[in-house]
Amino acid sequence: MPRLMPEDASLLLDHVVGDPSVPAAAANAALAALPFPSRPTPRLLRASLLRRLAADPVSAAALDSLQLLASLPSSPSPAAPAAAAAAHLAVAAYLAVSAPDFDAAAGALFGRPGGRARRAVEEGGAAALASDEADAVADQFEAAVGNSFSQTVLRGLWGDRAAAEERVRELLAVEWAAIGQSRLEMAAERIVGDGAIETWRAADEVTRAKYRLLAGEQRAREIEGKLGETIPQGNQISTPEVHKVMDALKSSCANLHSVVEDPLPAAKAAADEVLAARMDKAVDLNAGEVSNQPTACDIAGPSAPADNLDAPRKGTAASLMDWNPTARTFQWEDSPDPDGSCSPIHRPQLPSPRRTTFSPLQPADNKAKRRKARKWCALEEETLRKGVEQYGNGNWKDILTNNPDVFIGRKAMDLKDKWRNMMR
DNA sequence: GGTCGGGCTATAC
DNA sequence: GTATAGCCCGACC
Repeated sequence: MPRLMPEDASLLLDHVVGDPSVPAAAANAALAALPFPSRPTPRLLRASLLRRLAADPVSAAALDSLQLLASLPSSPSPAAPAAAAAAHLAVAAYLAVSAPDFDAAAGALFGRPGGRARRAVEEGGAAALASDEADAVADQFEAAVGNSFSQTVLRGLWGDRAAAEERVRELLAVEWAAIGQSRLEMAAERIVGDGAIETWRAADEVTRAKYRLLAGEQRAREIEGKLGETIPQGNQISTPEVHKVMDALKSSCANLHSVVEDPLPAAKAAADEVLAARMDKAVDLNAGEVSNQPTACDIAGPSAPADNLDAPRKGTAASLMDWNPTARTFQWEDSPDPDGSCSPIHRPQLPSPRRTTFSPLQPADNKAKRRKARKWCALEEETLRKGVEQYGNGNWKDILTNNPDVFIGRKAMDLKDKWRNMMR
């Protein structure tokens, strides 16, 4: 039996781990059985992190996974950055408020300059995780150190573990939906899918024989039939000698088919058997032993039971090369991006034009004086409500000065305006 | 100085 | 284009 080459293992892992319908136990078995590539595809890295998150959605390790995920080439889904930012914020905040020592945890996560979560959401961190809300929340946690009132409010806002887990599940759903085809699926599409005619036309006889094995005889005949139809009439040579040779070839092929069994079904069955045996073996082992199998980049992490995978599922168990008629078509590339950084939606970012006011009555620097609008976060709204209850409507200065840790960068009139909006 | 009401601006839909 | 939230300005106490 030919030895499995590292590139083949990479293709298999890219396909199996990145397929959300493959149960966690099977994916972990594959990760344990096959060498993890030294230069994994971005899809494999992303899938590994998603599986790790699904198994352990709210923890310090999950925070690591979320930050690593944000450092990968961006997901094709436009909803992914917001989902990632929300999940990251929810997990970091929950870890801080649920820690036995709030001050130590909040400092380690949100303190300046080295807080783990703060570094990730600040400029220079992960762009996908940065937002005004993240900045504001980081400031609030930092300011809440030593302030029991703020800590109580923050616990009320961020202390729901189920809510944090829900944010992670939402991110998982968005990411899995956009993970795209594996390299094997793309290759399969090229050989038996939409691009098959061109691929087969360009192939020599030896290569076509390999394609025939992969596609199966029936599909191969369909493709070759279409290929024959597309050959320009002017290129056909029609002489008695050519007809004689073609008849001989057809006869030879028919004889071959009658005596040689198509090897693909048997090979596929054997492969399934081997995979099933491996899975059984892995599942029989102590779950922790399997899940803690280290990988080359230590990314596979703890496994989850098969029913713990929070990912969209297909109706039936997927075979490695099951053909998916609804799959999308990708432009084939023979070699992967050397740095693994290519993104399907990477486009140059151009600054959007903004309106500029020019008026002789209004000095240009007036624009700079206007503060940038910053959305009110839940903590500010909640504190404002409590402040109005405590100090009374209209006493904005009192409310502001008694909650400097919460109303960072706000003025008394901002509180008034916000209350006016909240009462509408 | 603090608060109020009206108006302006940026942004989301 | 419209609705809304956030910010600013001038008047008033």
